[in-house]
Amino acid sequence: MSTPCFNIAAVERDTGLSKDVLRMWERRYGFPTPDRDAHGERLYPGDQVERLRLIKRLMDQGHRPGKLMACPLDALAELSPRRASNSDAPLPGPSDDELEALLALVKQHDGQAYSQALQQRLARQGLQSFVQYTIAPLTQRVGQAWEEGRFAVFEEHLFTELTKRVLRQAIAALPTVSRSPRVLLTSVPDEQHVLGLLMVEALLCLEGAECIPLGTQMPLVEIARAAAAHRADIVALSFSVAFPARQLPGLLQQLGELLPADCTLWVGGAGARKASEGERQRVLLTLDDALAALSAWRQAPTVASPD
Amino acid sequence: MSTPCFNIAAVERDTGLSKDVLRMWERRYGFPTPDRDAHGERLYPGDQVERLRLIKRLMDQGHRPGKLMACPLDALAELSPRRASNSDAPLPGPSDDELEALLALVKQHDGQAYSQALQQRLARQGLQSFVQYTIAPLTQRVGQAWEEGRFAVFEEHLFTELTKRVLRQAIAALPTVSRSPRVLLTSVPDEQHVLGLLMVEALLCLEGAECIPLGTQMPLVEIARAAAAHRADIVALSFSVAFPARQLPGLLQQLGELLPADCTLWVGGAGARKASEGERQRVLLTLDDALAALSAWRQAPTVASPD
DNA sequence: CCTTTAATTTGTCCTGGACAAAGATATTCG
DNA sequence: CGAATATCTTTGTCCAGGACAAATTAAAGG
Repeated sequence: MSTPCFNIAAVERDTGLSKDVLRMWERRYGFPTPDRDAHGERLYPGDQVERLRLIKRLMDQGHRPGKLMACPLDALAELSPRRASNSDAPLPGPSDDELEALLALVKQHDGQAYSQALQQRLARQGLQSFVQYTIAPLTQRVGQAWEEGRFAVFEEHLFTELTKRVLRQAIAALPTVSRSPRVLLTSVPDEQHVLGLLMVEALLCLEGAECIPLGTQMPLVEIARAAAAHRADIVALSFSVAFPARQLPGLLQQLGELLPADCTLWVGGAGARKASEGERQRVLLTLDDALAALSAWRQAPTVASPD
Repeated sequence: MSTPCFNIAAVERDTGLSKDVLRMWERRYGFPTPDRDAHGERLYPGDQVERLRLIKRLMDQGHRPGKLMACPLDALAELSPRRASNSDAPLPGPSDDELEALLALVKQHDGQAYSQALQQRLARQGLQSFVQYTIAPLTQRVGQAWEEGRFAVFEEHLFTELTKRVLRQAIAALPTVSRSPRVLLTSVPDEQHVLGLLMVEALLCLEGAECIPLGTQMPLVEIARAAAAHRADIVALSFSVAFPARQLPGLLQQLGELLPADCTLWVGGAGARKASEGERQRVLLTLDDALAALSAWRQAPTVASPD
C-alpha cells in the first residue's frame, strides 16, 4: 500500500530495461514477479523496481544477470568492486583531494558552492587545463561513484547540469575566429551524455576550429544531412561507457554510407573502445587523441581535398 | 543498393515509432513492407523509413494513421495545414518580421549570426521581455515550421542548442539571491525538450526564486528523491506538445504519490493541456501562468507550511 | 600456457491474439 | 436546430511462447 505499483512501461522508463527483457527474465529466472491487474497486465511493486535498478547498475558494470538473480540479497554486499572494465588505473589528474572536495559539494546538494568552486578553478587553470585536469577526471570520478552506488541519479544530473553550464559559458567567452576545419559535434539517438562533446568543443575552439554544436540524439540520416548542409569537414560523435557496444559497428557502418564522401568521422569517448579505425574514420579515446587528430587533419586535410 | 537498409531497431531509433507499432501497421494497413534478411528479420528500405518519418510528423499534428496509409503520395500535397491543434491563433508576439529574420539565419545554417542577433535582442529587451517576447514565440514558430516540414531535425537541433546557450548565459549572469521558494526544474523520462524549462528558470530567477536545474529525463523515483534531498517547495515539470498525452495522467498520479507531502507540483508546457489541477498540483500552460503561480505561492506558501 | 572449439548464456526478434482508451459517428433530447 | 449522450471504429499497448545469433564461458588440444 505504501509502495506504489508500476506497469511495465513505467518500469522500462525508470530502469532502462526493455519490456522484452523484463518479460524474459521473469520467464527464465523467476524474477521479477509482478502482480497482475484486472486485465492480466503486470504490476511491479516498488521494491522490485528498486531491485531491478540495482541489478541494472551491476550489469552495466560487467556482472551477468544469471548470477545476479541467483544471490538473494548479498548482491548488496557484493557491491560493485567486481569485474569493472575501467578503474584499476589510478585515475589520472593531480590533486585528488580537491576533486573529491568538488564532488562532496555536489553530494551535499550545494549547487551554488559547486559552481563557484568550478569557476574559480577555471580562472586559475585556464580553459585547456581546466578541461583536461579538472572536468575530465571529475566526470570519470562521477561515473565511478555512480557505478558504486555512491551517487544517485539525481545527483549525477545535478553535477552534469551545473558542469555543462560552466563549460558552455567558458566556450561562449572565447573569441570566435572560425578557422578550418569545420567540426560538427553531436551524438546518436541512444546516447544522451553531453559532457564529452562539450569538452572536445572547448579544446577544438581553443585551437581555432569552427565548431557546430548540434546537441545530442541525432538520427543518423539527419547527421548526414547536417554534415552536407554545413559542409562539415569532420563529424565528431561522442559515446559514453554506458552506450551498448552491440549497436556500435552497425551504426558506424551505416553512417559511413550516409555521410558525404569528403567528410571524416571522429568516434570518441570511452564507449568508442570497440570501434574500428578506417580510411575516413578515426577512433579517439582521449581528449589528447582529439587534439592530435586535429593537428594531423591540418597537415593532411582529408582524403580528397587538395585545397 | 544506393539506399541503405535499416533493421527494426534502427527504424525505431530514427522515427520514434515503437517496434510494436511498426509491426502492427504492417499487419493492419499493409505498410510498411520491409524485406527480410536471411533470418527472417525485417529490413526497411531507406525510402520507406523516409515515408514513416513523414507519417509520424503528420500524426504528431493530429492526423490519423489509417487515413495516411491510404493516400498514396498526396500526403505530401496534403502537407500539414489540416487539423492542427494549436496554430490558428495569430501567434503571439510583436515584430513578426524580426522573428522570421532570426529563423532565416538558422535556416541558412549561420549559427554565429543567429547567436549574435539573439544577444543583441537580449541586451535591448532585457531578460524578461526577451524570454516572453522573443524566445517563447520563436520556439513556437520553430515548432510550427517543423510541423509543416519547413525545418529539418538538424536545423531544429541547431536552433535549440544555440538558443539554450544564450539563455543559460543570461541566467548565469543574474545575481544569485536565493529567496524562497526553492524550485526544482526537470522533465520526465520521455520528455527531452529543455527550452521550456530554461524559459521558466529565467523568469523565476528574475523574481528571486532559488532554481535547481536538473536537466531532462529524470525517472519519477529520482524526482521524488531529489525533491526530498533539496527540500524543494515546488517541482516544476515541462511537457512539450510532442509528449504522448496518453502517458500523462498515470504519470502525474504516480509522481503525486512519490513526492513529499509539502511539495507542490507544477505541470507546465503545451503538453500539459490534458493534465488536471489538484490540491498539490497546478497546471501552467503559459509563462504568465508560471509568474502568477509564483506570486500566489508566496502569498500562501503551500498547504501545510505555516512558516 | 596459449589457442581453438564446444556449450551456455542472454538479448532481440517473430507471430498472432486480446483489449481498452481515444476518436468518430449516430442518436436522443431540450 | 444545437448540444449532450450512447455506440461503433480505430489504434496503441500488452501478452505468451518460440526461435535464433551474438557474446561469454568452459573445455579440449597443441
